[in-house]
Amino acid sequence: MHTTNEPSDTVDTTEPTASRLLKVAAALFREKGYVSSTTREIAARLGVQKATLYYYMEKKEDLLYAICLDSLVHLRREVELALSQQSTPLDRLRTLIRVHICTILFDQNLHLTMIREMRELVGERRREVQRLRDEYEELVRQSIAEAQAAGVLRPEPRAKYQGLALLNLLNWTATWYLPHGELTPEQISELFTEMFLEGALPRGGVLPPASLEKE
Amino acid sequence: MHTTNEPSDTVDTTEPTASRLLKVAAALFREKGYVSSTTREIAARLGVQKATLYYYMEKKEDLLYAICLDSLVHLRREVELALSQQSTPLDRLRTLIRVHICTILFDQNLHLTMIREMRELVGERRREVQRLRDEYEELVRQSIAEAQAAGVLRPEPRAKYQGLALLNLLNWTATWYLPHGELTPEQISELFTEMFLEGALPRGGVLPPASLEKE
DNA sequence: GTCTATAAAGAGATAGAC
DNA sequence: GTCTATCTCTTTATAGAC
Repeated sequence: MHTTNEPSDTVDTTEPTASRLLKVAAALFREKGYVSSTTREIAARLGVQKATLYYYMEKKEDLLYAICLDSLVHLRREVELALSQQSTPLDRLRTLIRVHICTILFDQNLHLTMIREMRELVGERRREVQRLRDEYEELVRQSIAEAQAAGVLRPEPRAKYQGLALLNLLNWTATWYLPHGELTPEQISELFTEMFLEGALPRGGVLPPASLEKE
Repeated sequence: MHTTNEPSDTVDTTEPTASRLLKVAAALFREKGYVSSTTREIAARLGVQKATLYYYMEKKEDLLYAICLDSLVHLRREVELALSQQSTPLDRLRTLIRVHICTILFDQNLHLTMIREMRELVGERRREVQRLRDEYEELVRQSIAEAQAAGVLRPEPRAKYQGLALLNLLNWTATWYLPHGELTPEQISELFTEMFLEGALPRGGVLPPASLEKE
């Protein structure tokens, strides 16, 4: 599922400037936000002078645009590849949740920056990134709709609305995940798959007598 | 549940500057982000000169701080008041979801600004706002834990982890809700209550024959 | 309470040498 | 590819009159 790249929180300082630039920018944008991150600080982390950046980009916004594209293209590619290897609608949905979570958490700086900062893009770039995101969300809704059509998910709420719930579950995770916290991305995937599919009520749906409830 | 204030997307221009300031700031911060919003533009929307703002505040960050406090204090007050009027753990959990969603969507500018921009606060203010948020999230986990203890929610995943799922569901909603869209806050509450409690699998948990699945 | 005017700092971006 | 030096613009915030 992943390439051989190292995790997103480390940067090999022997790499050439070009290939380090986006990772350094994504890390900084994630820490301080796009607008508060200065070209001075990006240059400092790269160990070059400010002016050197402009050999690799025309303007600061180029970095954000490249990060957003990278994030969405990569996410879509990973998920579609994984889905193509699953045959049943329910396995496809489980796979979508797992690969989505693992992908955004593996490259957390990239995906969190895309989600939080894409609105700082202007004009056509903003629209293009928004369209890529809309298309990905449509893929999520389709996966739900297929499972409903196969009868393995409840027909109500409709796919569009179950999709809202699932996307809430998936998107917010990037904001609180800590790489060395108590849950691994795999465990978070299992947690959300279980909660999304089965809900929080006891299995069987039969409630115990009210007298057992706390006062 | 709500005060008699008007919805968050309108501002009465006959109100005095002091009481309009936070609403105008929250609306602008929500549209453009805190850092990209200038004191010039806040002043312009209020119909005063830039320097006049400094009669009401010491610095721009005061506005963000006040917005974050307002958001979290108000949310907690609304939810705790509503919870105190419910007697069973399951009703309390349903009420928490409904009142949380309706409160953050009624004052969407305030709550979305808090969620997105609180990290721009520095030092003690940042820590205080983070603490208020942590305390509120603890209230959510406690509500889940009580329902588990009463046997009306599954004991696994533990309250802490079911809480992650529920908070994901609740928090992300403020980022996509449109005041005049196809779902009202009440309908969104019902949707998420149903999805959180019952999940997406068919009721009864019996899957149909695999032959019915789409090819 | 609100204004005009301005200070002081920091931002993104460019010119041109090496 | 990277540097030094600088330009130009915008920002937050303040001084002091009315």
